[in-house]
Amino acid sequence: MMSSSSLSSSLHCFPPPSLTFQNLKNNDRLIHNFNTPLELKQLHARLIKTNTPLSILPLTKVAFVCALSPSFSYAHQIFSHILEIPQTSIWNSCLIRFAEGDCPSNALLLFYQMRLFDVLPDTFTCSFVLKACLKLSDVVNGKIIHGLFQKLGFGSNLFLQNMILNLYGLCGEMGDAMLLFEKMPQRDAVSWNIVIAQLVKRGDIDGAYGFFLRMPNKNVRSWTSMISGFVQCGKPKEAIDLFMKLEDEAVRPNEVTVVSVLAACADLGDLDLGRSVHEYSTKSGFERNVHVCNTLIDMYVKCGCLENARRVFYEMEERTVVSWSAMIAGLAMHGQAEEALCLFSEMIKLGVKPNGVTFIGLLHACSHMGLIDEGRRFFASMTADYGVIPQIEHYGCVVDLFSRAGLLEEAREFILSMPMKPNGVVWGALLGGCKVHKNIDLAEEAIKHLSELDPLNDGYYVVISNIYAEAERWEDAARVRKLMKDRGVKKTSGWSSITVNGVVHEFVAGDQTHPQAEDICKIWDKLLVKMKGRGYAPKTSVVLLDVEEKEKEKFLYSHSEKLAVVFGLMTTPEGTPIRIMKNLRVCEDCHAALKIISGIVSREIILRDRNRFHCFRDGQCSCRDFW
DNA sequence: GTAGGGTTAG
Repeated sequence: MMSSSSLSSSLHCFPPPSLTFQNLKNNDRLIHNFNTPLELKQLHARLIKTNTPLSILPLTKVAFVCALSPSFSYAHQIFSHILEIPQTSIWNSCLIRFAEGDCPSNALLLFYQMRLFDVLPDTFTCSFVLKACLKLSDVVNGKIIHGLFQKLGFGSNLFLQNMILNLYGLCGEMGDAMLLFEKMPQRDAVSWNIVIAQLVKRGDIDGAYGFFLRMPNKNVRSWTSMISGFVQCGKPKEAIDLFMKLEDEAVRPNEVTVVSVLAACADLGDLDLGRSVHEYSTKSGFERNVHVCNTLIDMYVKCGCLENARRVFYEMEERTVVSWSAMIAGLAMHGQAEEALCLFSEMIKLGVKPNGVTFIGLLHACSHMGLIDEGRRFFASMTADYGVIPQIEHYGCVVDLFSRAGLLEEAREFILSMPMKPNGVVWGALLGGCKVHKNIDLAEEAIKHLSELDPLNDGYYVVISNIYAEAERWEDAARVRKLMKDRGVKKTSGWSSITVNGVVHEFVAGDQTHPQAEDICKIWDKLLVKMKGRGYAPKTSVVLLDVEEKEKEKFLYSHSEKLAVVFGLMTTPEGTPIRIMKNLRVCEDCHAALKIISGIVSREIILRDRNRFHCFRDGQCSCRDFW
C-alpha cells in the first residue's frame, strides 16, 4: 500500500513517469487523490497530458467536490465531454449524499445549481430534494418542488405524491395533506399509512382509526401504526384488542409490531400476553433485534418479573444506552438501588454514554432507597462528567429524593434555586414529603403553587386534605374537599386488579359486586385472626373520616388491594406468586397487612402501585418500608 | 439510487 506521504511525493515529481491509462486504472487511489476543485484541475491536466480518457475519473466524487462552488460549471463541462446522456444521475447521487448528511440544506443549494445549469431533474432528483425538505421541515421549498415536478410531468407519480403527503403532514399542513390525499388518482398502502401516522402524531387517534377502518389493503405497517398509536395515546387496552384481531388476518406481526404490543403489555401489566409475545419473538428470531429486547426488559420490569428482565438483558448480543437505562430504571422501580448503581458503573466502564433518561432511573433508585449523598453526586456529575443538562424531570427527582428523606427545607431551597419555573411534579414531590414527615406549613406553600399549576389534578387536593385529617384538623380537610367540589375536581377512586387464568378481576374499596365476594369475606376473616396473632394492628389513622374506630376498621378491611390478594389466594396454585396492580399508591395499612400475609401463606405478593413495586415475602417488603 | 410503523422517563 502506498502511504499518503509517498503519494504526495510522487505528485511532486510531476509528471510521474508511469502515469498511463493502465497504471491509473490499477492505481485507484491516485485517481481519487483530490479533495478540492483545484486538486481536481491538476489531476485533470495530468490526464490530458498523458492522453488518458476522462471517463476513468470517479464521477460522483467529481460532482461532490464541485457541487457547491463556482466549479459546478467546471464539473458540468467534464460530464458533458464524457456523457452523451443527461448527467442527472451523477448529480442525483450527490444530492442523496447531501440529503442524508448532516446538512440537508446543501441538497437544496445543489438542486438550484442544477436548475441554473439546465440539468434536467428526474423523479429521483425530486425525491432526494424532498427528502432534504423533510429533514429540514421545509414546506416552502417542498411546495416549490411539488409545483415543479407537476410541470415536469411527474404529477401523478405515486412515489413523489406520497413524499409530498408526508412532508405536508409533518410540517403541520394537515389541510393540504388531506386535500392532496383526497385528490390522488391512486393511493397505495404507503399513502394510507402516512395519513394514519400523521393523525396519530397529532393525537387524533379516532381520526386515525377511521382511516384505518376505511383502508382497503392493510399491511403490517398499517396494523403496527395503529397499535402503536393506541399505545402512544394512552390506550393500551385498545392496542391489545387490535393486536388480537391481527391474528385473523393474513398479516404476520414483525419486530415493530411486537415492540408496540409489548409496550401495551407493559402499561397494562399484562404478563400473560407479554410472555406469549416473547415466545413468538423467540420463534421468529426477533430477539436479535435490540428494540425488541429493550421493550421486553421494560415489559418484564413493569409486569413485576425482574428476574426475566435481567435474563433478557444479560442474554442480549448488543446493548444500547436504552437497554442499560431500561434495566437501571427497572431495578430502581423494584427497590434494587445497589444493583442499579452497579449496573451504571459497569455501563460506564464499557464506554456507553449515559443520557438524560439513564439519570432519571439512577435518581429514582436513590430516592426510593434514601441514598441522599449518592443522589446528590449523580445530579452534580451528570453535567460535570457526562455533559447531560438536567431537565425539569431531574430536578423533580432530586426534590423527591430530599423530600422523602425528610430534608424538606433543603428540598424547598432546591426548588427556589431551579433555573426554570418549577412545575406541578416538582411541588407535588415536596407535598408528598410533607405528608410523610407531617409538615403542614410547607405543605400549604406547595399547595398554593399546585392549585395554580395543576388545578385539576385531584391527587394534590387529596394529599393536603389527608394531611389535615391526620392532624385532626377536620375543618381544613372539609374546606379542601369543598374546594375540589367547587372546581369540579373528582377524586380518582382506587382500584386493584389481579389476572387469573387470563381474566382480569378488578376490585374497588368496599366492593361487594364480585361474584365471589362472600367467599372473599370469609377467607379474610380467617386470615385476620392469624394476622392479629402475628401482631397485625389495624392502622385506623389511615382512614381519614371522622367516624368510630370499629367503622374505620371495616373500611380498612375492604381496601381494594386486600380484596385482590385474598381473591388471589383463593384462586391461584399454592406457592405461586400473586401479582396485584393498583392505580394509586398503596396505603400504609395495606402495606403492613400484606407483609404479614406473605409470611402466613408463604407466598410472594408482588404489588405494582402508581410509583413502584413492592415485593412482599416472608413478612418483609422489598422497599424496606421506605416509599 | 427514492416514501410509511418501534424501545428507556413521565
